[in-house]
Amino acid sequence: MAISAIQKPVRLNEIAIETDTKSRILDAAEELFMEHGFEATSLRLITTAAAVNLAAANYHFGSKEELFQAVLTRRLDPMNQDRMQLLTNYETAAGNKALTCEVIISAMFIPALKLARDHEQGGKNFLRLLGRAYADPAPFIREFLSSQYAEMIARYRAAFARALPHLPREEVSWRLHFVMGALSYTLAGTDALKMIAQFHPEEVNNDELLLKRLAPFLAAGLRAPLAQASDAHQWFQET
Amino acid sequence: MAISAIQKPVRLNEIAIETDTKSRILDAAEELFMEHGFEATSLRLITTAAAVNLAAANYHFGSKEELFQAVLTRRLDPMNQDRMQLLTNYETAAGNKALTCEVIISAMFIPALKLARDHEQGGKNFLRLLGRAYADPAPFIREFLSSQYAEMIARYRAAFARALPHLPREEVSWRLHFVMGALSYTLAGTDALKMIAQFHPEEVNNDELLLKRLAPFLAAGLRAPLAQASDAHQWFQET
DNA sequence: GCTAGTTTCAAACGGGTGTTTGAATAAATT
DNA sequence: AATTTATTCAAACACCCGTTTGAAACTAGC
Repeated sequence: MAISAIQKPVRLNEIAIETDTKSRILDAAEELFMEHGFEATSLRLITTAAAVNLAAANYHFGSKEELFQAVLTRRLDPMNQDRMQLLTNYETAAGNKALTCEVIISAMFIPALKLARDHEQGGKNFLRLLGRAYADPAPFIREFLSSQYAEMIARYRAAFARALPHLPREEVSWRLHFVMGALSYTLAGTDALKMIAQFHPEEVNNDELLLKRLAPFLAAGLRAPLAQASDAHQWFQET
Repeated sequence: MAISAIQKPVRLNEIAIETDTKSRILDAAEELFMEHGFEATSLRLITTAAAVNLAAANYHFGSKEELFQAVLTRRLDPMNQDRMQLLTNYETAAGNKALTCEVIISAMFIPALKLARDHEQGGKNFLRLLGRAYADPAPFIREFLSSQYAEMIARYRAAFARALPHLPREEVSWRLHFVMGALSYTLAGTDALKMIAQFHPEEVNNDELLLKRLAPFLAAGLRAPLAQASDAHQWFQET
């Protein structure tokens, strides 16, 4: 085990620091993929950081692409399950009354916050990784994500459609798309972190602060009156 | 010139199809970087598509990173100049009255639309490239972009602050951040293209359609009332 | 027509990539 | 205790990467 001589020291905060090889690889991959992106992160970098043999990555996950998907699935799948469960809870609690946009947005954001807080280190990394994956051009990533999101998005689109009955379904789809965009962009970006650091240096790593500002912004956007054809000139009257 | 035997056929729409080596490289790089991202696009791929020698890329641009920056600068710099000029025009036309959010957003979006329409092919590619670059983890890209955007963002933050005098400056900064996020995410994503294709198959490649829906959404978000501390529970009362 | 400067070219350089292999070791089962 | 199964390991494989080189082909300027 020559490589392990230059092994990066593992975190010592908790009692159980020695996990199995598979988890070690997943943890290291999560952090490195988040930091450098998929293409720029090599398996050698990952396995060295995880202090395991290079071949272990292919042995346990098959390929680099499958490893990336495993990293995403591990947390994304439970999070989206939570989102759908929470929405169901709210809907049954409300009986046959439509939910407000605020409540629906809460159902989207709370599981993300839970993730960011539960696994103190990994969770926050994961949200940034997720936001970046959503903007990655690699086809296998885009296809994987949209298949993972499909069911949840459909449920939320239906909920927003009920909350905004005056809007055409097409407009609801667009606005949900904008909501997802602002959310993933905000979670992925380093700019948001810089802004928190600038205004509230003591509250870095506080995603709650971030989402509490984003949520009202998005709710107002969702409730915007439908632009009339006659309003078009007011936006882009010239080129 | 052995490589040029397998040269990809150049576009034949216009009279002038033979441009100089430098432009050929820039055009090919723009398209390929947009399609695969920075890391996944090799210089060999670019120079082959441009039907030039591999060494020409390093000869004319120095390095792959500098080539990428040149691709961005070529269109981003004029676009941001346009944005600032347009904002100035609106402001002088309005005298000492504050501009509305709608007008400010127009000043942001119109130069992007102009870009998408002017260079029929390249312009549209560039907007997607730009949106993706903004989410790229590579430090040199992030630093380059934030330096390119710094002046323009400052101008728009000031404009929005005047339009929304009741909001604290910090809140204005956040909301401008959300606006940039939704904009770049929407321009970068393939999902938006799919949605246009789904609802208006005849209007694919129509960015105007896209931005006309995004703009009212963002304007409403910008004008959202400031969330009070007492409202906090309504968003994230549980975890 | 010759020279000086610019641009193109094929080839190579050193190094990093994902993946595979087959032996060695550890764990589990009989 | 013996045997099967699962895992780890060092080494190699075949390939692609960004960059450099030095000669060849051009293009002005005089």
